[in-house]
Amino acid sequence: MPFDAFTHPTDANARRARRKDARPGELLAAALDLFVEKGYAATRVEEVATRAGVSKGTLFLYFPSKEELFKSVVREHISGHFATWSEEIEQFDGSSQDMLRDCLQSWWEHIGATKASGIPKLMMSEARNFPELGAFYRQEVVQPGSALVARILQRGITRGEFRPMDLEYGVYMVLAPLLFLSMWMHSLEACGDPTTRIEPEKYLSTQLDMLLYGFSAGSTAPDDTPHLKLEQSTQ
Amino acid sequence: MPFDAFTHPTDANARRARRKDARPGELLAAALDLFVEKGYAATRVEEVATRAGVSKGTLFLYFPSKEELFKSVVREHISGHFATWSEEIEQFDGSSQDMLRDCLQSWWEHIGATKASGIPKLMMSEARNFPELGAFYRQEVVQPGSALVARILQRGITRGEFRPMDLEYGVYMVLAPLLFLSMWMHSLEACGDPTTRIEPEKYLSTQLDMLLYGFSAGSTAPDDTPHLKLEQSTQ
Amino acid sequence: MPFDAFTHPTDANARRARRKDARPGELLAAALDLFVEKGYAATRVEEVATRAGVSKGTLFLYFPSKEELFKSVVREHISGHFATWSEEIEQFDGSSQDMLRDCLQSWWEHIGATKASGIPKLMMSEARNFPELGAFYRQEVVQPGSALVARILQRGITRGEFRPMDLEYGVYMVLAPLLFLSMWMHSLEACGDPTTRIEPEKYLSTQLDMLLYGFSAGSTAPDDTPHLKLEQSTQ
Amino acid sequence: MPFDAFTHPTDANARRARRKDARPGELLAAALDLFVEKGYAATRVEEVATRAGVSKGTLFLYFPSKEELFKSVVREHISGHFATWSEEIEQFDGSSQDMLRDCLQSWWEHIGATKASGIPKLMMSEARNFPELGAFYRQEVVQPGSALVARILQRGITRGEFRPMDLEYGVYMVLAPLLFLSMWMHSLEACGDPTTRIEPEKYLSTQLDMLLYGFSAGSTAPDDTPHLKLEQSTQ
DNA sequence: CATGAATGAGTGTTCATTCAT
DNA sequence: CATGAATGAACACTCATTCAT
Repeated sequence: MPFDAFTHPTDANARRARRKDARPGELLAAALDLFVEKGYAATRVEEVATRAGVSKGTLFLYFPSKEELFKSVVREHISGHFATWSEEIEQFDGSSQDMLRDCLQSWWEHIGATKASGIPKLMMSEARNFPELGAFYRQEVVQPGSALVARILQRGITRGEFRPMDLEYGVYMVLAPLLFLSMWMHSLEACGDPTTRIEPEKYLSTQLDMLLYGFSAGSTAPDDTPHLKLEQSTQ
Repeated sequence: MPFDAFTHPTDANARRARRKDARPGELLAAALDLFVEKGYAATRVEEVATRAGVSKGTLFLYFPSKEELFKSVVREHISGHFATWSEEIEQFDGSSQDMLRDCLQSWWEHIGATKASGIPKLMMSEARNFPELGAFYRQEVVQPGSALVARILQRGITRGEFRPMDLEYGVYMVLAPLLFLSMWMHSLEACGDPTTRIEPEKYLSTQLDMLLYGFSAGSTAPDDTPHLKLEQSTQ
Repeated sequence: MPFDAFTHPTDANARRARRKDARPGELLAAALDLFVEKGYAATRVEEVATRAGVSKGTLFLYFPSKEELFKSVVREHISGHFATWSEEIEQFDGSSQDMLRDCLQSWWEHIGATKASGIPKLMMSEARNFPELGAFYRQEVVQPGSALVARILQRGITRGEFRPMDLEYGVYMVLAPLLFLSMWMHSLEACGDPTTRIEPEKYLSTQLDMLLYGFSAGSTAPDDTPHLKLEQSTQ
Repeated sequence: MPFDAFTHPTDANARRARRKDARPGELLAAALDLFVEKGYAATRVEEVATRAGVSKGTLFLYFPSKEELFKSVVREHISGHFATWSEEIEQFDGSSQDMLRDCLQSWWEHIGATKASGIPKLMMSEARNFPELGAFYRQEVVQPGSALVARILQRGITRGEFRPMDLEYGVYMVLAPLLFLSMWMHSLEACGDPTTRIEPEKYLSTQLDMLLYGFSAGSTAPDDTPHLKLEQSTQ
C-alpha cells in the first residue's frame, strides 16, 4: 500500500505514536492490578510507576493525577464487547437455552478470565468515592449489559422457551452470580488458602442449570441440557 | 426507678463498665457507617470520633489503632444469627421450598435490611489488605453460613424435594445473589440516581422462583409456590 | 511568686488562650523574616516552622496553606498606625515643615526600623502573583498612607507654607524615598558588603531638606530648618 | 542587498554565529518578561522556552541552568548607557538644572519606558538569593549610575547653581524616586485596577520641581524652570 | 477518663535537568 | 542543532498516633 510507504517502520512519527500508546498501556495495566489488589487509596502512584517500569515522574507525564489515572483504568477496560455480543445475539439461531449457555461462556472468556474481571470489584469498592465514575459505569457497562441479557430472556419468552417473568429482575439473576464470582476471585479467594477457590467451570455450569431448571425435583433438566465447557481456567 | 437502682450512680465500677461498652458502641457504629461509605483508607479516624461525639484522643483510648478499630467493626457485626438459624432449621417441618423462602426472608430481615449489610462490601473491598480478617470472615461467616444453606439443600434432596446437585456450588447459587444485593446497595445504588434502585422484595422473590424452578418454560412453578413477603423495605 | 500568681498555672483556659495567640505569633514572625529574606516561593514551610520552634504539622494546624500563611503575614503587619497618625495630624499645631519632619521620624520609628519594613519588599515582589493581596494592600495601606501625607501637604498649602502642587504626585515625593529605603535595606544592603549601607538618619535628613527646599542654590534652608534626629538605628 | 551578502546563506559558520545570537536573544527576552512578572522561583523554564518558540531542551543548550539564565538576563540588560551618558555630561554646557532635567528624561527614555525597567524589581526581589548578582549589579549599575548623578550635582555645586550637600545622599534623592517608579510599574500597578497608574510625565516633572526647589512656599521656581517633556508614554 | 495540641513519616505532585534520537 | 520523553530530588500537605494537662 503506497500509504504505508510513507510511514516506514523507521519513521520517527510512527515510533513515537506507538510509544504514546505503549507507555500508558503498561501504566494502565499496572494500575489495574494494584487498584484491584489494594484499593484506590492504598495504592501508591510510585508503585504503579515502578511496576510499569518507569519513574513516578513519567506517570504524571501521561496522567495528570492519580484520580485521572483511576478513571482511565476504568474507562480503558470498558471499551466493551457489547458490539460483538449484540451481533452474536442478533445472528444466533439455536435455542434460548443454548444462547444463555453461550452468554455465560463468553462472559468468562472475555471478562471473567481476564484482568477485566477486576473492574467490578473496583467499582463496588470505590463508586461512592467517585460518584461520577459510578454514573459512567452504570451508563457504559451496567445498562448495555443488562440490555443484552434482557434481549436473550425476551427472546426465550417470545419463543415459548422461557416462562414469562419480570425482565429487569430476571436479568439480575443472570448477572448477580457472575459479578459475585469476579468479586470473590479478587477478594477472599485472592487472600486466603486455596480451599476457598471456586472452580469457574463448575460454578457456571451450576448457574446455568439453576437458571434453566431451578433446584426443585420435578423440574429436572432434560437430557439435552446445554453443556457448558470453558476453554481454559485462565491465568 | 427500680431499673436505675441496679446501676447505682455511686457505683463507680458499674458506671465504668457501662461506659466501656457504651462508648465503643457508638464508635463502632460510626466506624461501620464510614468504612462502608468510604472504604478503610479514605475514612479518617477523626471523622469517626466526631460522628460518635467524642474526641480523636478518646477513640485511641478504646482502640489501639485504626486497624484494630476496623477489625473490631467487622468482628462486632458478625456475631451471627447462626445459632438461632441453626435452631430454626432443626425444628422446621414444612417443605424445603418453604424453608428456602424463610431463609431468604430471614436473611433480609436480620442482615440485608440492617447495617450489617455493609459488612460484605467491606470484606470484598479490604480482604486483600487484611488477610487475617478475611480468614476470620471465612471461618466465622462464610463457612457457617454455607453449612446452614447446605443443610437446607441436603434436606430437600433427601426428602426428594430438590434434585441431586453439587452441594458446594448449589450453596453459591443461594448466597451469591444475596451478597451481590448487599454490595449493590452500598455501592452503585448509594452513589447515584434512584433509578438504579433494586427493590429487595421483587429481587428476592425472583431469586426464590429461579432457585426453585428456573426460567425454562416447562418448569413453571405450581400454584402453591412459596410466596415471599418482606416485612419492611428497611430503614 | 507574685508574678506567677497572675497567670495561675492551674488555669488551663487562660493558658490555652495564650497559646492560641502565642503560637501563630511566632509563626508569623518567622514567616515574615523568611518571606522577606528569600521571597515567597523560595521559603519552605518547614523552615518557617522550625524557626518558630514547632513542627511542620503544627504550622498547618494554624494556617490551612502556605498561601494563607503569606496572606496572614501581610495582614498582620498592617493593622496600622494610621489611627494614631491621623490623630497626631489632627492635633499638631506647629509649622507644616515640622509636621513633615515628624512624619518621616515617626515612619522610621514605627515602620522603617521594625520588621514591618520588610512588607513593602514583599508586596513589590509578590503582588503580581497574589493580585488579591495587592488590592488588599493598596486599599489598606497605600490609600490610607497617601491620604495622611496628602493632608499634611494640603495643610501646608492652605497655611501658605507650601507652594501649590498636584497633591497626588506630591505625595509620591514623600513616600517614594521611604519605600525605596525599606526595599534597599531588605535587598541589596542585606546581601552585600557594608559599604552599601544607607544611614537612615542622614538619608531621611537629606530627604527632608530636599522636600522642603530642593537643591537649587537660591532656595537654601533658613537657619530654623527642622532638624531630624532618629532615636535609634534599631534592629 | 549588500548587507545580506555578508551573511551568505551558504556560509554555515555565519549562520551558526547568527543563530547563537538570535536564539538566546529571544530566550533572554522571554525570560526577562517572565522573571519580572512572576519572580525567579515562580517562573518555569518550560514557559520561557515556549514563549521563545523553542523547546525546553533547546534552552539548556544555550544556558547551563536556570540560575545562569537568570544571571544572563540581568547582565544582558545592564549593558548600560553609561558611556553615552558620561559623554553627554562631559559635553553639556547648559545650566545644571537643565542637566538634571535631561537626566530624568533620558532615564525614562532609555530605561523607564523600556523592558530594562523590570531589572530593578528583579534585583530587589532576588538580590538576597543571588548575592553574586547583587554585587555585580552594584558594581555595574549602582556605582556608575551614582557616579554620573554625583557628577551632575557636583557640577551644580561648583557652578553655584546647587547648594552644598552630602553628595552620596543627594544622589539617592535623584535615584530613589526613579527606582521606586520602575518597581511600582512592575508590581502594584501591573496587578490592579488602572486607577493606581502613575503618569510618568507628571511624576518626573514633580520630581524635578521638588529636586530643584522643594515644597516650601518661599522657594518657588523661577519662570525659567526647566520643563520636562517625555517623548512617549511608552508601550 | 477525656481532650486536642503536637508530631513526623508518608503521599501526590512539580519541575529543573538529562540524553537518546 | 533541536527535541521532548524520562527522571528523581524536593516540596506542600495529610493524618494516625502520642501525651501533657
